[in-house]
Amino acid sequence: MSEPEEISKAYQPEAVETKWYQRWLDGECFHGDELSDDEAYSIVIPPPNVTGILHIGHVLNNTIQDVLARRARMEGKTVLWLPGTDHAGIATQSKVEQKLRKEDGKTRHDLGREKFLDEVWEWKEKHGGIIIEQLKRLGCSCDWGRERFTMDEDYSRWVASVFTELFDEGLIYRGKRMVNWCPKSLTALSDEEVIMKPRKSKLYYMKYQLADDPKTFLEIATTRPETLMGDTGVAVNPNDKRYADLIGRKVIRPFPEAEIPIVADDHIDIEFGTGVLKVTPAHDKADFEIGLKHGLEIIDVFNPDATLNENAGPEFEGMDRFEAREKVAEKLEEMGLLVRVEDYENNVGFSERADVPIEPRISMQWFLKYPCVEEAANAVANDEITFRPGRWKKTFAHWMENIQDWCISRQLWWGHRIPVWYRKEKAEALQAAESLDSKIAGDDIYVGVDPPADADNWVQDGDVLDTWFSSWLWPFATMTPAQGEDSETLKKFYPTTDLVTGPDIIFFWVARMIMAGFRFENQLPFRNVFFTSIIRDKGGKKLSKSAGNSPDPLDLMREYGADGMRFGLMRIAPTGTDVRYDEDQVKEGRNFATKLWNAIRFRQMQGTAIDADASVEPSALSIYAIDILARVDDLEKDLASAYDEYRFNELAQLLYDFFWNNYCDWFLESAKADFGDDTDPAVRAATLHTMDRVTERFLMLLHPYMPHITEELWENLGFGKPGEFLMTTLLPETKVTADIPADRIKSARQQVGDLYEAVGRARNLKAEYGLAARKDVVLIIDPSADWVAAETRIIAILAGAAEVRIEPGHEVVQGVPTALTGIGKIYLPLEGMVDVEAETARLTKERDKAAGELKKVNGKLANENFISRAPDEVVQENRDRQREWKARVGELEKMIANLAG
RNA sequence: GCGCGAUUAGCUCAGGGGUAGAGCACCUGCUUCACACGCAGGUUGUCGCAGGUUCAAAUCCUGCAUCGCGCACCA
Repeated sequence: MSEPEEISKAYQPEAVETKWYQRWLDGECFHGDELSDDEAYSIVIPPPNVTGILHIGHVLNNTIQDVLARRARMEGKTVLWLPGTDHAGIATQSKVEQKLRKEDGKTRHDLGREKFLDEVWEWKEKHGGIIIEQLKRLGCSCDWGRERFTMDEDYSRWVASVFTELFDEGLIYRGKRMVNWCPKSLTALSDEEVIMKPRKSKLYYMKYQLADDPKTFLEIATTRPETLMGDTGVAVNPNDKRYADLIGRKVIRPFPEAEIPIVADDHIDIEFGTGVLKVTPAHDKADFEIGLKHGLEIIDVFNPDATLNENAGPEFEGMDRFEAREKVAEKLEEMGLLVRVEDYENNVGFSERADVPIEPRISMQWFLKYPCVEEAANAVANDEITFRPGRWKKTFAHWMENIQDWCISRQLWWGHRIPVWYRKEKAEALQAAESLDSKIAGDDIYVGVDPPADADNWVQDGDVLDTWFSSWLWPFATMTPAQGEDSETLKKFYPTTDLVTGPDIIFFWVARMIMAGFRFENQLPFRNVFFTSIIRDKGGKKLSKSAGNSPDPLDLMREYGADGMRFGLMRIAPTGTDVRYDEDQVKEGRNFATKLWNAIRFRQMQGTAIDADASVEPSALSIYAIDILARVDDLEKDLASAYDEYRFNELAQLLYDFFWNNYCDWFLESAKADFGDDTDPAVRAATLHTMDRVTERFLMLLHPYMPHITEELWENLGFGKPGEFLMTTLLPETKVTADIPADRIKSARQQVGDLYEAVGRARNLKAEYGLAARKDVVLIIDPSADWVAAETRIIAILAGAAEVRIEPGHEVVQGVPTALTGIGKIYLPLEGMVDVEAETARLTKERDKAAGELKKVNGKLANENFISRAPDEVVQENRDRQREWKARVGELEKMIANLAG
């Protein structure tokens, strides 16, 4: 507080960033006012897992949302960015189970359901807020007063009432089906939670004896011999001539020994293996269907954890599936039934969370027939909901067209318990029943939001719902306390404006939210979906904690600041394709923050406090001032159109280019001419005023990208009134050049453009003669226009010259380097400037080197032409080189001549 | 197998029918009184390959290759 005026030399992002975040919170800047009359803008956050830790993907995703939210606020909209977390069934439960095992050596079954859930809640209270705090560190302007959790009481009621409604409608049913079973998490999974991975495995060829002809064997290929004990048939293609006479006969399954039928089914590929498929209806989706069709027996030989059960026979019981695979093969070999084993690569489905191969398994599960499929598909197809990039439309459409019923039950404890109760005395029978839906749910079944009144007489279904069965309600269930109820928030902010998420959850979440939106609120849930890029490391690998290639954003923020990280990532990231993360990008973001900081510091060092309301007569503005002001207007226009198309990287680039290149490198440098002691105070004032106008507008425009530093500078410079924030300041609708005549702008820009270009040429001339840093050179200009004469001071400063002489009609002197520019001819007399001898020696040496190269190439070409027969492209390459070296030699010779002259 | 992307400077990426771009890296100078997280200058590309359309193609079209992703899978 002792030095309120001057900005400190080193920018300290961390202190500044945490300070401002707290001030915004205290100022309630993030609150989305549902009673406001302003146009609404809303986003619901893709709720991170409550167990989650912030990673680079979150940073990108949430920075985009924050940029959108902050921009919308500054455009005068009333903004709601609604935050929250997801209970993330399997992920959270496994995390707590892991902790239990590690710390107490216990499993969840040791504690029992209730105690285990207490543990999870406790864990959630303790660690669940980490990612939220991290989002705050990033600067996210979420309305924290509205933070939601998918297992909040209100939210849970929503889930149960939606279940009840869909059950009553007949869309939810229970049935014994083939599902994806995770043998590690011991639960069913949806198709979306299974990831196919190519695996190196073996194809085992074995032979089954024909029951009625012991001398004949049928050869069968399989990748899964361990399921052999569950074989209840073999199948061939009905058109396969090789096996036509076998259909309807039987083969002998070697162990446990049994006769199983040979059936004919179209599904069999004649080309593959031997054209014979062993049918294991309990352990393969296709086999299950074949089994159903042909009335084959279903024998499950696995336990839930994919060890083998008693059906597999005593020698295999209790054995792991992969061990059993080898043991079965060995046994077949002993029996002389194994023909050969081939290496084979096939796709194996893995559990997304537990990362183990899933087992197709028949079990009793709850399923949902999706509601409003057509509305959802149409909304996206005809752009009522806009997908960006648009190509995701196709992916979405394809999934919608092939949509399958959703297995929504999970054999977990952490989650929304299925709101179904069975009458106690009949519970066992009802739970074992083959199927159950609203039509056959009699008085012995109760489905509802609240437990039945005489709860003691009822037993609740033991399963919980898939996490996504709660997430799909997120856009509206977060805005209103109960289904069917209205709320001011919902009225004001639903449907939401934008959704920002990764394309990897397009089916898990986006598609389902659209269907839920139509079904439960009769409206689409959002108007635009922006799919972010997937961030990879330099080697192209997906960033992940397990791969160890995922940097901790908190470390990055400590080192480079949240603003630096935000800017760096936004600058490269979201163009719709994958992006490779490189810490250098973040470094550049930090550098930009420092550049900004110092440019402002430079302004402050010129003294004269900023008067936010000051104005200057347009006639007092220099051409440089007009030029930079016009560029601010251009910038504003370009940004607006980039925002329209969600081109975030372009936005960052525009901001960066404008400030660093146009403002600092050119305008500020030229402005230095106005800060000498002898400068006319009015000129000086006009220049300072221009700097202030540009800075003021630029800070506003940059704010969504770098909220903290811009807010800090805004305050330091005194642009806002006390108690006001940059983040809640509205973007002015007027151009910064509003009161400057158009023709004046046009001519100023033309002049400045020519002048800057000429400066570049002058710098080139200097550099060519080794004068790069010398400031004592003299430039002579034979001007092409009258106005040039008045600008010599600035040309001298920009080009680094002691003197710029205007000499109309200057006589060309042999040997003086010249450049032809838009402001006239520029001469650089070398006399006395260059150590002629040394420079000549240097250039001569360089010329000789070039000449040597030229000679070499000449020789090569001669050789190629007359002696060897080099490929055309080599000859061409050498010709190109020849031309280049020739030009270089010529150039150097001219320079040497200039020195001599 | 089907679909979708990508392929541009050493690296990360923009661009897009008319002279090939940025930042980083690299080289040369600068302890220039805002900034070395900086300033000035410079080097660097058969724009994946092959055809086609065009006065003109890195850009549009077709095919191919490589990499990546999604969907479907043959046990």
